[in-house]
Amino acid sequence: MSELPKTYEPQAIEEKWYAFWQEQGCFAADPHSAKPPYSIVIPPPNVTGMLTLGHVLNNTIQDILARRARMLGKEVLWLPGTDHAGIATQTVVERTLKKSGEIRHRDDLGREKFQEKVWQWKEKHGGIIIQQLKKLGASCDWSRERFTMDPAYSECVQRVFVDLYNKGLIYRGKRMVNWDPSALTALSDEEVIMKPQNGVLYQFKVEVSGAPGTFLSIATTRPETIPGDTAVAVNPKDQRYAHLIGKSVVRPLPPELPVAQRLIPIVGDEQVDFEFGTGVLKVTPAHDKADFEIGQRHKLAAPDVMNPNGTMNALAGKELAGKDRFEARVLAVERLRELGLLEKEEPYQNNVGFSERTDVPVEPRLSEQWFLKYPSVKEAKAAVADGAMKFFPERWDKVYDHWLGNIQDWCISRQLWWGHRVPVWYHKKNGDVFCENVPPADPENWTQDPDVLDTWFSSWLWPFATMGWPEKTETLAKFYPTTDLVTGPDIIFFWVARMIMAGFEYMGELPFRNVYFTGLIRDKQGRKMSKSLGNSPDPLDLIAQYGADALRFGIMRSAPLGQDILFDEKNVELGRNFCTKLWNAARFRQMHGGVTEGEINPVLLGSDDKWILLRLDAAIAAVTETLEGYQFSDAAQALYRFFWTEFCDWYLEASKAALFSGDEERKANTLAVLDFVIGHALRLFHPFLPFITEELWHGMGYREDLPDDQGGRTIMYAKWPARLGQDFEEYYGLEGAEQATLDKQAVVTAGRGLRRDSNIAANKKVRFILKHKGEVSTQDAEVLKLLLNAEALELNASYQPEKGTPTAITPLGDLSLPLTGLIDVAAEKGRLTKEIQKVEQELGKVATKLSNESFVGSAPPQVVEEHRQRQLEWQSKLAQLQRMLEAL
RNA sequence: GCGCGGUUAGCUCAGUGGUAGAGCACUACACUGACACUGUAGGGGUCACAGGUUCGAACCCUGUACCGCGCACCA
Repeated sequence: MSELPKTYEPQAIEEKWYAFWQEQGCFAADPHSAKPPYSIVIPPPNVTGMLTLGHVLNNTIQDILARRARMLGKEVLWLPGTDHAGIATQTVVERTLKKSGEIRHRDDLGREKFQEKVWQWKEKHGGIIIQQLKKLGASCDWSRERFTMDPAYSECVQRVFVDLYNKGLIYRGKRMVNWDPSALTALSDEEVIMKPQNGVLYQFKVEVSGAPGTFLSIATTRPETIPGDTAVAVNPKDQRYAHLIGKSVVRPLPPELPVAQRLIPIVGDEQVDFEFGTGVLKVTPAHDKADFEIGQRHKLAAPDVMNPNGTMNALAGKELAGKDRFEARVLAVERLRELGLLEKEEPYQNNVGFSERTDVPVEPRLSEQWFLKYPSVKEAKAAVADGAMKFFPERWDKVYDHWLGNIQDWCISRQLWWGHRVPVWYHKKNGDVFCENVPPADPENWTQDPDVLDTWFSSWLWPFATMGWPEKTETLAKFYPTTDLVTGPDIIFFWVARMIMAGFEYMGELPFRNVYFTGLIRDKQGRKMSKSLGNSPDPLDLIAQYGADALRFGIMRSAPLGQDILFDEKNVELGRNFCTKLWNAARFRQMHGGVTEGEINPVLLGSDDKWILLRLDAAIAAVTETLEGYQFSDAAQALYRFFWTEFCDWYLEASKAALFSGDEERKANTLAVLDFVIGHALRLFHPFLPFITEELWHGMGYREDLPDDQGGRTIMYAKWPARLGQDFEEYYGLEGAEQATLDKQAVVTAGRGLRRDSNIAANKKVRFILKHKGEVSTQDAEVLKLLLNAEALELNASYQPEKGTPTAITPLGDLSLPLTGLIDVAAEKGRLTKEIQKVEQELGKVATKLSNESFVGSAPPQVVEEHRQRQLEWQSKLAQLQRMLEAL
C-alpha cells in the first residue's frame, strides 16, 4: 500500500493502467476457454474518422457491457475494427489532394494511382480513431482488429457477391436510380435524405396539336426537364381532359427544333392526381421515378437530357446545353415567358432528395447498375417479431418490421474507385459475363466491371466476416452469434437490418441476440452536433481536461434508454467531481491504516453499519437490474446516489464516531465495514470508471495475493458483486435494521434546521436536548452529537423546555436547542406557525379522503389503513405543535 | 398523408393508479479531523390543454395543440 496523493490526477494513471491491461493480455479473447462466451462486434468507425461524442457514448456502453461480462466470469470478445467507408473516404482524400494542388481531378491520377493514394492515406490516418478509443479505455481485443478491405475480408465480400449472383438475387439492369451529380455515383434509397425546400411551382401551357387555340396547362417544379418530356398525362377519369387522350401537344422546348419533332402524345394514366396542380402532368421518363413508370406503361422513349454532373446536355437544346440544372431552370422559365406560355409562378414547398454524403440534390437518373434482391427477409423479420432477437428500446421493432415489409431492391454498385470492385468480367468479343471471386484465366480477353460495391455491402457481413468466415473457425464456434450490438438508430436500415439478413443467409442464424440503440448526441440546445456549427466538442480535449472516467460517467449519467442526449459539459464536470469524491473517500479510509484482514464481527455492528450494508445490498440489486435492462443512466444514477449520498454523506460521517472513539475493537470493526463497502463499490463502479477503480483497487492494497477471479491481478476479473443474501443478513442481524438510522437522520436534519432557523452558524458549538421517547444507545447518541456538531447532546426524558426554546418533533422525541442569550419568541412563533400550516394542509388532504365514503368503501383496505395511520401521525404532530405554540 | 417519440421545478430528465422526485442552476450559512471538484439547510411545480374511466389520474382511455424523428409522397 502506498499513500494516495492528495488529488486524483487521471492522465498518468489512465496511461499506466491501459498499458498494464494490454501487457497482461487482459482484453484477449480465448476461444478455447471453458468460460461461457460473451461477444460484441464494434460498429466499425470510418477508417479516416475522428472520435466524436457519438463514439464515446457508443463505445462506453460496449465497454461497460464487456467489462461487466468479464466480471461475471464470461469469456469476452469485443472485436474492433474500421470501415473503409467508400464514398466518404474517397471524397476526403480527393479533396485533400486537390487542396494540396497534387491533382485537379482524380482522373489525373487514374484508378490505380488514386487507390494507392487512398491506401497511403489510410495507413497514415487510419489508426487515429483506434488510438482514441484506447484513450477512452475501450477493452477491445486489439489483436483481432479488422478492416473491411483486409484481403481476407475482401474475399468474403466477393464470395457473397458471387453466391448471390448465382442464386439470381444479384442482377444488373437499367433502372431509375438516385444519382449524386457531385460524387458522380449511384446511391441507395437509404442514402437519400428528403428535405423540404422552398421552390416555385410553375404553370405553363401547351397547345393541343390540330386544335389551334386549345391549350393544356401544366404545373411543374422542374421546367428545365421539359426537353426530356415525351408525353403529357391526364387521368382517364378526369372529364376535363379525357377526350384529349390520344391527341398530341407541342412541347415548347427546345424551341429551335421543328414543331414536328416536338409533338408528344397525351396519354391517360390512373396515377395522375387530378386534384393536384392543373391535373395535367408532364412526363419526363428519364428524370423522374414516377414518370419513368408511366413511360414504361405507355412505351415512351426516355431521352436523358442531362450529363452525369448535373449539367444539361445537347438534347436540352443549344441554349440550355452545358448549363447546370438550376441555371437551366431559370433559363427555361425565361424562354417560356418569352413564348407567352408561362401562366403562373407561385412559391411552393416540396421535398427534395439530397445526397447523404455530398449534400447535393440527388438527380433521378436512368442508368445501368447492379441490384440485390434481399435474401433471408422472412427469417430476418421473424427473428425480431418472435423475440429471438430483442431490440432496446422495443419501439424500434415496428420501424424495422415496416422497412422489411416494404423493401425495394438494393442498388449496390457505386461509380467510385475506393471499395470492393464488382467481381464481374465481360468478354471483350462475345460479351459473355463471368462472375467469380477470382479473375478469369485469360484476363487479356476480359474487362472487369468498373464499379465498386456500396460500403454497406461489405459491412453487412461484419459479425462473421471478422471471425474468419467462411472457414469454420474456433472463434466463430465460440463467439457467434454475438451477444449484444450497440449502435445508433440512424443505421438501423443501412446496417442492422442488412446484417441480420446476411447472418441468416450465410450463418443460418441471427448475428446477435440483443440490439441496443443509443440516442443521438445533441448540443444543449438540442441541435445536432456538426462541424459547421462548431458545437461538437472534441472528446480528447474533454478527456485531457476531466479524465476518461469522468467523460464516461458524465455521458452515461445523461443517456437514458432510447432518448437523445443533450450534451452538456456540466455532466462531464459532474463525472470528474464524482471521481474526486471516490478518491477522497478512499483517502479517508487510508488515513486510518491498512486494509483490515479481520472479518466483520456481527456483535460489534452499530446501527449505521447495518444500515450501510443494507444500502449496499440495495445498490447491488439496483445496478445489476438496471444494467440487465440496458438502463445505463439509471445504473449510473443508482451508483452515484449510493456512494455520494448514502455512503459519504451519512455513513462516512457517522463512522467517525467509532473511528475517533478510542475503542480499538470498535474502530477495527468499523474499518472492516468500510473495506467491505468500498471493495464492493469499486467493483460496481469498475465498468463505468475502469481507471480510477483499478488505481484504487491497487492503491488501497486490496489483497493482491488473491487469484484472478478475486481481483488479485486486476479488478477487471474480480467477481461482480452478488446480492448479500439471506444468510448474510441473518448472520449480521440486518433484518429491520434500517429504521434506527432513518430515525437518526430525521433527528440530525431537524437539529440542523433548528440551528439555521435560530441563525446559529453551522460551526458554532451548541447544546441540544433530546426528550427521548425510547432507548437511545450510547453509540447512537455519539453519532447524533457528532453530526449535529453539538458541544453536548443531553438525553432527558422529562425535559420541559423554557418558553421560546426552539424545539422540533422527531421520531426519537422532541429535540430542543436551548438558547442561552436572548430568546426570540417571535421567531420561534413564526417557525411553529409555518410548520403548523404545513401540517394542517397535509392533514386536510388525508381527512378529505377519509371522509369520502366511496374511498373508504372501495379502496383496498391496506390503502385506507395507510391513510388512517398517516392521519394519526399528522394529528399528533399537529397537537404537539399547537401545545408548543401555546407554551410560548 | 401514415407511424413513432416527447411535453413534470429556471435547465436536463426520473417517476405506469394511492403524501410530486434527482442532478444542475438559485438563496443562505460554514474552509468542524477525505473532499470548496466540498458540506449543511432552504426556495421553487394548477405534471401542455380539454374531455372520459375510477373512491382516487402525472400515470389508463379519447381528442387537441406544440416540439422532434422516421417512412411515403403530388408533378
